[in-house]
This record gives sequence, C-alpha cells and structure tokens, in this order.
Amino acid sequence: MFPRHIKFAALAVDVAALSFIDGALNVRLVTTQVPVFKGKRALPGALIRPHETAHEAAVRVLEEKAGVSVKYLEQVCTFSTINRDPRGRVVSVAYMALLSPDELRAVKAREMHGAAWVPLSRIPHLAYDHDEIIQTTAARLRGKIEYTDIIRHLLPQAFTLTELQEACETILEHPLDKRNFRKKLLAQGIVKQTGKSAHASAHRPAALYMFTASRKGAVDLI
Amino acid sequence: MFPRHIKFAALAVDVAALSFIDGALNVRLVTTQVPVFKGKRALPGALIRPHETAHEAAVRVLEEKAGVSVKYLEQVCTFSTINRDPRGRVVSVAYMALLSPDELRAVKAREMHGAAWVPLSRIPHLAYDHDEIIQTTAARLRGKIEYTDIIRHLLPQAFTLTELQEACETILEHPLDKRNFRKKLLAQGIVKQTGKSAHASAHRPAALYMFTASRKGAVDLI
DNA sequence: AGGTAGTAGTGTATCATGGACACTAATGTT
DNA sequence: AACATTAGTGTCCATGATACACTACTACCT
Repeated sequence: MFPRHIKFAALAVDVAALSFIDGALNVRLVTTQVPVFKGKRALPGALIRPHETAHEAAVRVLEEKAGVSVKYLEQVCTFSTINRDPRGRVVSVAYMALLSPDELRAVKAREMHGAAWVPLSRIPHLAYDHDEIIQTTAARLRGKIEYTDIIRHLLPQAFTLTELQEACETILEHPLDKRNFRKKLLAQGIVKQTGKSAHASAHRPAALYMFTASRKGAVDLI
Repeated sequence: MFPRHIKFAALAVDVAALSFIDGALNVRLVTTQVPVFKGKRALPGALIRPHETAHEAAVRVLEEKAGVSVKYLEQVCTFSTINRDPRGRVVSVAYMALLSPDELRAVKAREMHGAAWVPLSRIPHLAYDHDEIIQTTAARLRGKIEYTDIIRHLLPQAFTLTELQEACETILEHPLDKRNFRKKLLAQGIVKQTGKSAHASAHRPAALYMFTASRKGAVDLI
C-alpha cells in the first residue's frame, strides 16, 4: 500500500541475553558470518519478518540462537544510525533478556557452535554498534535493580539469601551489608522461605528462599 | 544490498511534545488526513527518510508540524504491532519532546491549522495506537521527575520556586510541602537565584531562579 | 568422638533523611 | 492606613539507613 521507495530499510532485533555464570554476569555472543565482520563477535540478532512484531522476533532469535524460551524480555532502545550495518540501512530494536540458571541449563543441553557466554568484563570489541547496545542494556539493568525486583529473573526458582546478595553486588559492583540487606528484603516481603535447605557446600546449609508473587508497584529492593 | 522482500515495512516516528499551558500539561495534536482516520486527532509523526536517523526525523516532525526547534528529545519506545497502521506495515519509534514556555512562544508565533495544544486530561481517543504512546510517554515523564532534573526543560529560563513546585505537583498529581520542597531543592544545589524578581502579580514579588549546570549523575529532586 | 574450618544467621545503637507543621515579610490595591 | 494575597523561612519528630561482631550449624579431618 506504500510505494516501494518508502520501504528503504530493513528491520532487525538484537538481543542482549544476560545470565549469571560462576557468579559473573555473562552475555550471549555469536560469531558473525557477514563478510565485512567475518569472525567478529556480535549479539544474536535477526531481521524482523513481515508477520511478526519486534518482540516476537526477539523471542525467535533467542530460541534459534540461544536455544531457550525466555521468560523476561524487555525492549531497550532502537538504533537507527544510517551506516550501522555495512550491508545497507538496518534499523534495529535492541532487547534485554534475562535468563535464570534454570533456563540456562536448557541452553547448555543443546550448545550451538559459534555461540558462547562471555563475562561482561571480558567482552571483545563487537561488530556493528553492539558495544553500545550492551552498554545501554547493562546500564538499564543496573538502574532497575534498585527499585524493581527484576533480579528475580536472574536467579533460580529457589536460592539462598547469600546468592541473592552476591547477585545484587555483582550487578551494582559494590558490596552490601549482609544484615541490612536481609532486614530490608524480609521487611518488604519480596522473598519467603521454601522450608528446604541447600546442602551444596561442606558447611552450614543455608535456607532456600523463593520470590513471592510480583508486586504491582515498584519495590525498594536495595 | 538487501533483496526487496526484506524491506517490507515503513519506518516512522511519532512525537509526543509536552508543554505547560496555564498550569496544565498539554500535548501537541494534529488532525489526520489519512482516509481511515479522517478528522481524528493524532500525534504529529512522519515517515523516516532514507538519509536521516529516527532522532533526526523526530526533530524534523517538530519543526514541520509544531514549528519549533526543540531542545529536549528522548526516545521512548518502538511500536511494531502488525496492524497498527491500516495503510500497511509501519513500525514507529515514539519520542517524548519537552518544550519550555520560551520555546512555546515560537510555536504560537506561527500557528498551524489542524494542530493544537490539548491538556492531557482532555485528550480524545486518538488515531493509530497513539493513546498507548501518550500513556507510555506520560508514565516515563512522571517516573523521571523524581530522580532527574528533567523538569528543567518544561520551565522558562528564569522562574519562581512556586512555579517550579506547581510544575512538579501537576506532573505528580499530588501536592508538595512548600518548605520541604525548597529545603531539598536548595540543599542539592540544582537551582540558584538570578538576583532578579518577578513583579507579575499584585503581591509580594518572588525571587527568580534558574537551573545550575546539569549534573552528570542522578539527582534526588522530589 | 572431638576438633576444626567455613558459611549461615541474627540485633542494636547511631545517624541521616523525610515529613508535618504556622507564622512573618513584602507588595499593590482600595 | 488597612487589607488582601503571595513569598519566604525553621524546628521537631518519625522513619529509614548504616555501621558493626558474635553465635549457630554442618561436613570434614584426624
């Protein structure tokens, strides 16, 4: 219904999928096959198809390139710089995906060649403007950790309070006081005991907690 | 460089330009000429051109349809629902623009037919998904007012503290305490006196203030 | 079995911040 | 000169934030 010259750009999504691995925040990277960037690392992405929304495309990318059906997916920003893709004009909608260790196991089960989890601290220079996308996404996550319970999507269904605290500390990049952290957390009723204990370590077992039903309003987590 | 069938969608920007008029937050609306929505109100928007970014397109829309060169423009969200535009697939990047009364005078100088400022409380049902865009934009503004000094873009270069407080109250939709408001504001050093006074009313003149240089970090405004 | 190493779990005292609250000051108008 | 109206100011209290150190529990080792 629009003349052809109006449709000059391709539409894409790029997804920064984040997950904790060995206590560090990792992002899922793939290896580009596009000639100009041949061999370079990039975020998983794909062109949006005529019959899907950007959100649906992001879900598909995660399924195809990370082999996971993600539970938390949030639009971050749209990048429309003219020469951001050497193949032609591509406008890309960036998404942040958060994966819990539970979901991560499904990824590991069917590992794909050329794709890998890379700690945020060791990310190489990426293809396209993906460096910028990751910076923007990480900043968004860091901001939301303080006033939402977004961290729940990065933790397993059951977790110890120490694990939760370490997750927050990793993202905020500064230590938190154990007693104050627990006091506030329990006062807000964000988590509750499962009744079970973790017996993973060779020491005193920690009580396992789970998140309570998500609140409608904002929470004051940290 | 991409095959033609990849470029199936048109790209657009829609801009929610906000400004205070008579103490109320208003948004700039135009009247659609598109047959399906003929006569309906909508946000000013336009298709992105091949040689401009979304941001540049938003700037252009404001110049063409609101007659103003805006100082504050922020990307809000990208809408990609498949049938959001009856003319065909259009993916739209929504922007929030904030105009000070100073900038507003330039708009009034060359008023355009079919365009008008409408108080947020009296917005009719709009064309496309523009109702949703306005809701999202207003929510973004309300959220940012508390932890940034974004309000500065909605005020004139010089203003009284009462004006500043009323602006915050209007956006937050609840009253603030005069003394506490001033205490916090001055403690943070966000504003400073200009040395001049407003002699507009028939009563005690108020001191005129201006914002200090924008801080790098977040401020705790309210 | 007893000791050791290592993590889990708990409370108080102080300090800073946020919120409630009411009067005096300055100006133009009558 | 009195009045009407808006501008401008400080204290007290409650709440939340922070600093801080010991006991409890378990597996492992000998």
